[in-house]
Amino acid sequence: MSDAYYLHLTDRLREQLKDPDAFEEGRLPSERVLAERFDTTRVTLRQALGQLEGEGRIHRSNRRGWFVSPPRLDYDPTRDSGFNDYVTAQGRRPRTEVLLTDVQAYPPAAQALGLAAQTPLYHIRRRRFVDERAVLSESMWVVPERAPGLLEEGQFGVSLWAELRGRYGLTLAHRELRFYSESLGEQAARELGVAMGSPGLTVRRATFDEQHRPIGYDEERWLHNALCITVTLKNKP
Amino acid sequence: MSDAYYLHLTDRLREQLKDPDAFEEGRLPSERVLAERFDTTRVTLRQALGQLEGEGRIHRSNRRGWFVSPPRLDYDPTRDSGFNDYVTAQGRRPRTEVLLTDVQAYPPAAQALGLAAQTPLYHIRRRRFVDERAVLSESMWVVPERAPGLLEEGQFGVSLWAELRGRYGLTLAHRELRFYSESLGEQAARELGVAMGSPGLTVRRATFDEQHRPIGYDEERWLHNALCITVTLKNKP
DNA sequence: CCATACTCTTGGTATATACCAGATGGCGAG
DNA sequence: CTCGCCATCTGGTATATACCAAGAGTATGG
Repeated sequence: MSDAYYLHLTDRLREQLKDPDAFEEGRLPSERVLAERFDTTRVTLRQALGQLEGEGRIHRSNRRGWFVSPPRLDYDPTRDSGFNDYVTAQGRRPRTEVLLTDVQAYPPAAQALGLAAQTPLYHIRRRRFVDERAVLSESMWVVPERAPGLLEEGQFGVSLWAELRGRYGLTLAHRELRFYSESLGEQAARELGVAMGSPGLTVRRATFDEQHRPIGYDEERWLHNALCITVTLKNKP
Repeated sequence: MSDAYYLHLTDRLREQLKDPDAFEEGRLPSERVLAERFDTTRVTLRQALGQLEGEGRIHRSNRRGWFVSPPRLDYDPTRDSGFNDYVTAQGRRPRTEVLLTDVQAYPPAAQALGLAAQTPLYHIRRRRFVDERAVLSESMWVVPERAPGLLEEGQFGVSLWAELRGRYGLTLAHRELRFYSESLGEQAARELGVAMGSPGLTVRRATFDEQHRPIGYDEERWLHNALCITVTLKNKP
């Protein structure tokens, strides 16, 4: 069982990966070079690389090459401290791009919020980076009545939640979170610069105020090995 | 980008998967048969199957074949309702096997609980099934002082948490959860009857009582497409 | 009747090879 | 100097083929 040749390759590569200086700029040699070095085929070598990718040790950027993966980001989706805050707190460098803002109906969001399927919602799509690596593609839908004129401001680089709290005085009292492992679809893969079908992690979150009125809903697609979800709880019966 | 042939295969297979009666007993034809039917190679066909696996639509049982995957199980790791309870509540059939019980030191557990690395702990390893499909392999470590004689009983098929609460009067007041996506290692893969490297989801949980004394720690390895983690929160500042 | 051995089927691993498509960086024209 | 083209890198997709190893069921021997 453990005698497959590609597992020997993963072992040897894993060994090399422990040495932080083994690869310049965290970049692995090309598949062709590695295959020759290990005296095997690209097909087999890719099997080994795929294994290490699954273990979260390396990742690839579409048609650019393989890279050693940095430590996972700790992320607590139950807090609404902004992305920038917790990335910075972990000594990493955050960056956010707004890809799109518009008004649209999105039935899954409406359903999660208990609204009619065709309710128009403010929609903001963003891409987030950690140390200049794109790790997260997210879409957020906000109920217009809760934050009128939200899209006019155009300052979403910082925390949207802070915006909702500060400018609109909203209290994010109630949250429903779901997360599951799913490979990245075409859009998310493109936005994150990875191959379609790469392993991903999806977080969906519906938020309500203290009167249980819906505030917003968002879907996050993460590179699977970029994060570790952390939740700390007290006194939950 | 979307013109790869294997993506056509996934589309056609996805189509067929929507029909619940397309495959007898939820089992797909063999790779060789499918490859011939779609006039392609097993290699390419496997690429398509791998894509659908990543999407959570199908899964494989080691050297037995491919099967269409049932809906994900909803799982709230913040509650300690037993596995049997919530599986049953969702109209599925649970089963649990105890693989091993012993006393051992496990440094990661000790660290998560704030104990010395070599502290001996009660250790219980179990395998859990939903509708006779093995979906979860878990190890649980319990601080002996909290539950003296726990291992002597040997009735772990039901809820271990209920046991801790009922027989030992423990209150599970404080929890630290971490989960992340990671392919299955050799042991978990073997226990779940899947190929090593199959996509998985890991849940780690450390539990404390109301005086913040450590109670136990567990590691769960799930088949990645068997579950959807759900958390509902109120009034978290 | 049961246990064991065998056989057939399944996915798992591997070689060898070819071409495609996006990313990159250098070169040359303006 | 700048812009745009192009050669050359990268991984991504695909064909054809072979053999291995474990699961499952069947035949066979006690």
